[in-house]
Amino acid sequence: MNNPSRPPGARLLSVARDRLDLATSLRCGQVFHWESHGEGWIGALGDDPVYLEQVDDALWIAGAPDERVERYLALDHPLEEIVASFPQDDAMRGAAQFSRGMRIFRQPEWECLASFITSAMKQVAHITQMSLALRRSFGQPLVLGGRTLHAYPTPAAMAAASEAQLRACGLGFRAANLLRTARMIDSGEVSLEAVAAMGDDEAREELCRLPGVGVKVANCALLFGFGRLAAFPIDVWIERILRTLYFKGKRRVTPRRLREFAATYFGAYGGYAQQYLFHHARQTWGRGERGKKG
DNA sequence: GCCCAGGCCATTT
DNA sequence: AAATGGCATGGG
Repeated sequence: MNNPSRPPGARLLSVARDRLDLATSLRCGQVFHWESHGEGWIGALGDDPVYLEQVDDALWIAGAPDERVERYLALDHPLEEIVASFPQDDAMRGAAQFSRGMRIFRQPEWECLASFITSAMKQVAHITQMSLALRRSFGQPLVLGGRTLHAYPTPAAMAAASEAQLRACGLGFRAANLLRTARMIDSGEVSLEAVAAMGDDEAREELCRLPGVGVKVANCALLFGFGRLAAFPIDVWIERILRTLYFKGKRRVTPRRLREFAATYFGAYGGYAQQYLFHHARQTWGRGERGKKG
């Protein structure tokens, strides 16, 4: 039957369900601007607007070219091998089964970094609100099937704004940090191209030079934007998970101890393991954003 | 009103 | 190195 929300001329790409769970991947807290649209989703791959809808073992695509979609969704990540590499404990097995098909996307580096600068002390829904507000205020308009969406503002566009304008997007105290970071990127004081060429540790250090970027935000940018699949962001959820599931009853578990454990225990695809644990906990430990099923 | 939210930063132990 | 408090905004 026809789906009225699906733009005319949509193409079909064959992707097995267990190779990709689109909805879970979009809602797991790695990316913050996709909007539910009928049976599918609308978003931007950089400056390329796209409609995506998963039906059984197929993906409907309208807008951006297939190759760009495949790259953004990281369909080349060896998911089976990645999941098989996870440590074999009950918590990890449960998380892996709960979010089967969840992928870590290849987001544009700047968009990813900037979004996580705004993420401090905010719920995922709020981060999305701020992203959409920033896009509408400073981003390039993109048209798809008669509907307008917006690219994420470039560093130059954001650097030209005022702190008050950013605060008007709901950023609060994050506005000053984001503005200063945008100006450092725009001026070339810090180069994301250079960061992309560095090893993980050096890249993390370089990102931490930016205002509003600490180890956690840097790791998110490395994992979700720079494709560093070993990067292991430790936020309040992951810290709770590690303490509860892996350090039960232990005392004086220092941040240093947690970092060392995370780096050695979860392996080369630690970032993937982290995201599976994160999403599983958020969906099953209450709070968060239960009940909103589009 | 009260609580907390994918932290960062400066300051103090 | 580890703890502490301030920082804006919005939703439950």
